[in-house]
Amino acid sequence: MAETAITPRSEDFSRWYLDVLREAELAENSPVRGCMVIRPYGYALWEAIRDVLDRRFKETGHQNAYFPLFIPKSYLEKEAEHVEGFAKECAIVTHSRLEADGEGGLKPASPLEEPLVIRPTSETIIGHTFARWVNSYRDLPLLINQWANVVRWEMRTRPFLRTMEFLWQEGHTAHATQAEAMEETLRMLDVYVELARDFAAIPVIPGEKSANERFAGAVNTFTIEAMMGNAWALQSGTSHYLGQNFSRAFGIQFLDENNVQQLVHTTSWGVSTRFVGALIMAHGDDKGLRLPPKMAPIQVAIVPIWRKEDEKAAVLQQAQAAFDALKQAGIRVKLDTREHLTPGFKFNDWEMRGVPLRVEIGPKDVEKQSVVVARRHLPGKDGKIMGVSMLGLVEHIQGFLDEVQQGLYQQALAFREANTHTDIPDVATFQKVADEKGGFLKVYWAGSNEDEDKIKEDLKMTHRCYPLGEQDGPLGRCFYTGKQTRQIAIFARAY
RNA sequence: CGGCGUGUAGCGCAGCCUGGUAGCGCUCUACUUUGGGGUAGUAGAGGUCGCAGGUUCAAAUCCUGCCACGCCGACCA
Repeated sequence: MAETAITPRSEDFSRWYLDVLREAELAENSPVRGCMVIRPYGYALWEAIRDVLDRRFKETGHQNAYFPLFIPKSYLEKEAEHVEGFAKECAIVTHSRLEADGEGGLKPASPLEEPLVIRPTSETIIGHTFARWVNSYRDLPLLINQWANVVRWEMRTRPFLRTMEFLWQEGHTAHATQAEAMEETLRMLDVYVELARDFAAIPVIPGEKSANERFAGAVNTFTIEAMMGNAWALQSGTSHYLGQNFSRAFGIQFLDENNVQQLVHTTSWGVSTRFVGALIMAHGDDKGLRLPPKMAPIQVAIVPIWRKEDEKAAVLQQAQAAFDALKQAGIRVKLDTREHLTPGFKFNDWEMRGVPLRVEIGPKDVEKQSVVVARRHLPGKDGKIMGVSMLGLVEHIQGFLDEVQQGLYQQALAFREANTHTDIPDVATFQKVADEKGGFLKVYWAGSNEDEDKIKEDLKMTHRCYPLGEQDGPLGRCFYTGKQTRQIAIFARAY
């Protein structure tokens, strides 16, 4: 086994992550602290996420629109909790011009009358717009999504997981009733569950956030929580029921069937480029990325192998035939004809890039009119299948792609199950499990916000969510307060 | 904003203590070789040593100031 440029996960997960980003050419740092350059291969992952979501948004009746990057400072001040939540991390534009400073440099000139905040999220400017768009109950529901970048001035950043500028979609909807708005909130959460489970092969736990972790200005915040390869949690998408907080602040009113003025109920929901980080950390191994076929920019890499010139022609001919057939069938396939690299190098190269299937074609395969297929979700030789016939190659490959898709999901699920701990009667056990095992700690919980803070401070474990559909079980004893409760919460270390 | 570090080739670093011709690995270019699990060789390319000032015959090296970045703490999709 040759040297690898990737730090083993067990040695230092954080370095492993950064190594993968570099080696697989996903992203790199930029001259601006906390901002990253998303390279084509990394951007392709975002595009895959975007395509899945955009299609589902439209299927569920939403329309895309675009709102300004700049938000008047006064807008942000209209919803009290919202201000408090975001004020500390806003970038502000105060000037409109640069002029020579007399020392060869430039200095800001002509101050703005009202400073403009670069959107950290768009509830306010969209609230303002919705107030103009909504007059009658016939205008509802109003179902809008925006694909955009936002800026949050974060103290500590990590590529994809937390950057100062990030790409995301933010859905914003307005409804006549609380019930409809809540239904929408949960419907979109479910779209996120589907994205994770059915496309990204990441099992997630949909749940409600505790009051502490709630979005600034929301009545309820729902989340999908995924487990990464180091057993930490990653909040991978959120959906908020905003009640009438923003409609009150921005005057989003309508006349109902009975000619009575009513405030709308709004929702907002988002998935960001953080999800790319989830894709990397949920599946990756010591050889690099492992991408689920449905999200992989390249699903099949064909590596031709030859020794002598006369072998080369025959090998390339068969490789080309395989390429044509797969491409014809709509499979994202790459024929690796790079001359100066050895097959071994290429094997490792495509594995690092997480390509689900590798097809090897050498002289022996030409002779047998077959190929060798290597499946990325199984390590080394275990993943290899010899003698896959060229006849019906497309069907075979499609079958293998399904297998990798399912395999990655099952592995991620098994990993999560193995790292979820439920038998935690008291604080001592909680502490012991947190220290020695980590992962998800599923407990009865009746603690206060302050109790939550204390746990975060002492044990680095945060309240991830109250899993949906598990809150109506039998009574149990809260491990922290000792109170009887039906509430079940998950605690974990999180990004 | 507090604590600790680091700035030398695209990237990663040595050299600094003890001042004296700017080095190593990777990368990159050309050619050759190799090819079923990260081939090897030859020849090349690439640097205002973060910036400014000072000491000195002489500064990457010593001194002063500044700037930038990284890690750790309070915030977070």
